[in-house]
Amino acid sequence: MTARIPEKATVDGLEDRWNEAWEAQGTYRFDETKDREQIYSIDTPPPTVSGSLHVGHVFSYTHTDVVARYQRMCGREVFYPMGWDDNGLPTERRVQNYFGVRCDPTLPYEPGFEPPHVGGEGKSIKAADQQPVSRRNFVELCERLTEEDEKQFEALWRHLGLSVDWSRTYQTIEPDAQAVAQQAFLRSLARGEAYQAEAPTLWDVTFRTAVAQAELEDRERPGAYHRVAFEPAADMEEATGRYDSVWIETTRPELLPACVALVAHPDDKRYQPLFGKHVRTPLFGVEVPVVAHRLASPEKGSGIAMICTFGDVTDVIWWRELDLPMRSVLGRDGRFAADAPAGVDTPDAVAAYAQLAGKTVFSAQQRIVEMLREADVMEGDPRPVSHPVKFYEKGDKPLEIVTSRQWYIANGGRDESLRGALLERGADLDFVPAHMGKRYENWVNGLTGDWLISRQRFFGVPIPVWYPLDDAGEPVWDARIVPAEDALPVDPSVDAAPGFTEDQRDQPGGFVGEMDIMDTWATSSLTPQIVGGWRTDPALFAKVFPMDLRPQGQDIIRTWLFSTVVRSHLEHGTLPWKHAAISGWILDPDRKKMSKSKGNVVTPMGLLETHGSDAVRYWAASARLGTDAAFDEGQMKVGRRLAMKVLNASKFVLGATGIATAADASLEEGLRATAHVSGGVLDGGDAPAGLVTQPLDRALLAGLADVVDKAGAALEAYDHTRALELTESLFWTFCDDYVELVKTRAYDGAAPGEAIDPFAECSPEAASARAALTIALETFLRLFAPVLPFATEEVWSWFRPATVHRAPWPTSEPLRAVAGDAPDATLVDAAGAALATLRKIKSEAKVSQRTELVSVDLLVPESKVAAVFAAKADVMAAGRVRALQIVDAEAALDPGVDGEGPEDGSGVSIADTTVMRTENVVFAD
RNA sequence: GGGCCCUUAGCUCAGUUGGUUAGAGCACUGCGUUUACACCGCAGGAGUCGCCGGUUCGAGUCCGGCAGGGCCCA
Repeated sequence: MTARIPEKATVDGLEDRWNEAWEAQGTYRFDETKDREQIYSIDTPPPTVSGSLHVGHVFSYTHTDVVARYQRMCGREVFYPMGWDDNGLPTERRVQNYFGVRCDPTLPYEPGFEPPHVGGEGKSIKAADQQPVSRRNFVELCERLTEEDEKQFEALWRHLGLSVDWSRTYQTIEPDAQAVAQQAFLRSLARGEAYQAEAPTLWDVTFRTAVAQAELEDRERPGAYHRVAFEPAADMEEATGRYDSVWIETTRPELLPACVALVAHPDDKRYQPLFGKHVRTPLFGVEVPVVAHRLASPEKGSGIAMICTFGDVTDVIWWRELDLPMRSVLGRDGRFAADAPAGVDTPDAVAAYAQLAGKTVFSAQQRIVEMLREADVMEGDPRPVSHPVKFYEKGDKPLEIVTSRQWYIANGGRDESLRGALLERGADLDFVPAHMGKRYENWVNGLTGDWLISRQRFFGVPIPVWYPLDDAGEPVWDARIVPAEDALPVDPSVDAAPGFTEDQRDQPGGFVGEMDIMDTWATSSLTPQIVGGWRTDPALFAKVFPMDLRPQGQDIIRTWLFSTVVRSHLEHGTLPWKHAAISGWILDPDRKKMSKSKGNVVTPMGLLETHGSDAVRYWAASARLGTDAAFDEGQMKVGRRLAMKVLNASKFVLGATGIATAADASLEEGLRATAHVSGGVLDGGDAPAGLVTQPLDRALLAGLADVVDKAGAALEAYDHTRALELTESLFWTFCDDYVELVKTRAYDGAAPGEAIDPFAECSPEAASARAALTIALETFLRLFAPVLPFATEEVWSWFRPATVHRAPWPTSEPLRAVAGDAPDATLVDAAGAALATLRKIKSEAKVSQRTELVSVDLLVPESKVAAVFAAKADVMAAGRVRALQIVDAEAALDPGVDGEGPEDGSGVSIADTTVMRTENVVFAD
């Protein structure tokens, strides 16, 4: 016969075994038949599959899983799907490098295309070396790569023990998700929240796409101020009677041909006389006005700046508010356009511009500086400065601003009432921790425009719109054609517009498809609608939406969280979820954020294999929501030790109670033995009178009841750390003190190694200990289950039915019922302290803890005397004391009590009566 | 420049509504082959709670200021 309880317990290998069992048993499968009140729904962040998962993901996803497991044990049906964000630029970039291709939408589809190479992991391939392929071929390659990535991600998440319902996995690029994204877009379009506009747009010249405000980041970059002279025009000379040049300082002299005005602060006395008058731009001789605006900074440079279309976002504001002309020079490729802009039209100006045409920003700047020097209109050398420059967060060239036709969705950036409504939604959302709500508020208050959702890219959800072509073959933008909702998803670049045939594409009188796709966030802001079946399963959607929980990182409050609130507000007039649990960062030991470039990233799977999943989860669960945590393998070792301890302590309890003897034969026998030993309490029965009779045992259960209450309350408040801490702390007391104290009593005279018969008659004292041990162990397993799903499930399987992960979360009532009336919970600590005092004298005498004490006086603080007395037999057994005198430490100070004082002459001078100590110790030989 | 968070033992962190002598784990040192566990146990040393001021009988905790660190937004 094979023993069901292993001889030597280990946490290694539990992951695969239990994942297989959970999958086979459908342990985490969502039951759609449950009511809304019974359901707890989680809107899980879909990780970007083109990136690699790192320790930070393991950290925050563990937090979510702890919540999911707790809620499930509380009897709620947990809706917990996982998705992959495969759509978007990061995937494109990875596909380019992995397969050595790039997308050229003008090329025809090539069936059966095989990429030039496979697996160029990590290395980037120069654009010139990439093979151009059609959009459809490119998308196929994206799908091929993400499929591989997603398999690896799922394997990691399963290994970590996420209790996800894997039958509901979604991808942001899958047809259903595309249909949801398109339908939400069309509805916003119909309501006027989505619109198209021709406007200056932040533009990444590398990726050749527009980007949104939420995707910007400032980076410090070196630049230089160039001091350049503008000559006064006739009106200025007349007004001032002077012929002096106006000197400006600019970091972007190459934009001189795009200059449309000079600007100074309205209060600036130096320039007030010039307002409304004109100057001529150097080299190009274009007459531009001097204007006043509050955003001009008198302290910066010479206090007067040139406005160009467009050098930065302030230029856009000036251009818009001051109603200035457009004189753009930069193309979408980041190079100077071939033709000079309007206004640059004298032969000299055109000749000057010709020297810049076709150049990049960098070389145009070099050239124009030479030209300014030759013309003697630049003073001195450029003055180097370091200044913040706007970048696309995934790009490595500064953003330019180009004017283009783009799609927007209203987000409150241009509409005060919508902004107010969204601020209110944010205030209603329960952020954990609460101060994260401030980040939302700050972001919404700082919005400067609507949400730009169109991207000039390839792998994403197409914007579902066509335009009719007039007789000249020009698109009629305002007469756009949209599909019916039940036709979704559509791809206007492939599907003919409704009412047209494919042969009318691009023909005068025919139609043209919108080529732009939506930004990734325009789809992932709809994850509640995607997973909840908004389009396809209204009954399900009504049950899970609004969702209970949105867990995520603090870095994407401005993007994912905010945009999801926007979409839900616009479409449903409600918050998308009740709670938002925000996880912190993982910092390396130098308190720096872990990142790839610093070379300090550890692969998650390696970590899980080294320490075990329970151990890594313990580390993650030890950090509170919203708090940055150090990457600390020491904590993982502690977690591993805890998991091991759970296994070993369980082995002891089951051995000492005899349950193991029965359970080794079969689970059924084990269940019967457990029911017998615990008096049926664990199976929902009432506590039999006289089951747990010993004060120490009752005290343990009373203390455990308190922990159950407090841990439950902590988890309800999304404070998993406190719950874990409370449980862990009592568990170690249980192992180190309680178990040691009751060990002898529980064995009830059984010889070492002797199998105990759980059904045989034993002393009432032993029965009391065995019941308390069993009930306590079973409760600890349930308390630990959300954090240590593997070790607890392993032990559970030895002697309990079904799975611990669907077992009810413990409540304190049954424990209190067993503990009886007015148990003194402090008794465990008092008895433990007595035991520690005995251990200390052996430790200080440098003898084995097994050494017997023939006799010892234990001086106990008055408040604890009764408690130590109550556990005297257990203390003597655990401390191997033959004769124990318990003395009131206070009374012992009085020589009159025993008439002689300490017989060994020690301790007289020690007057501290609050600490337990010993006197008159006699060791056995 | 604005907002938010943080600063407690060598390290990582707790510290509830202000209340005895500020706690835990790790690390460190010493001891111990104890029949659940050497992936173990026992014991031990270690802190001017960032700095200055205020409120209070009493401040790690509340208030103001300063310094340092981090994140977000300009």
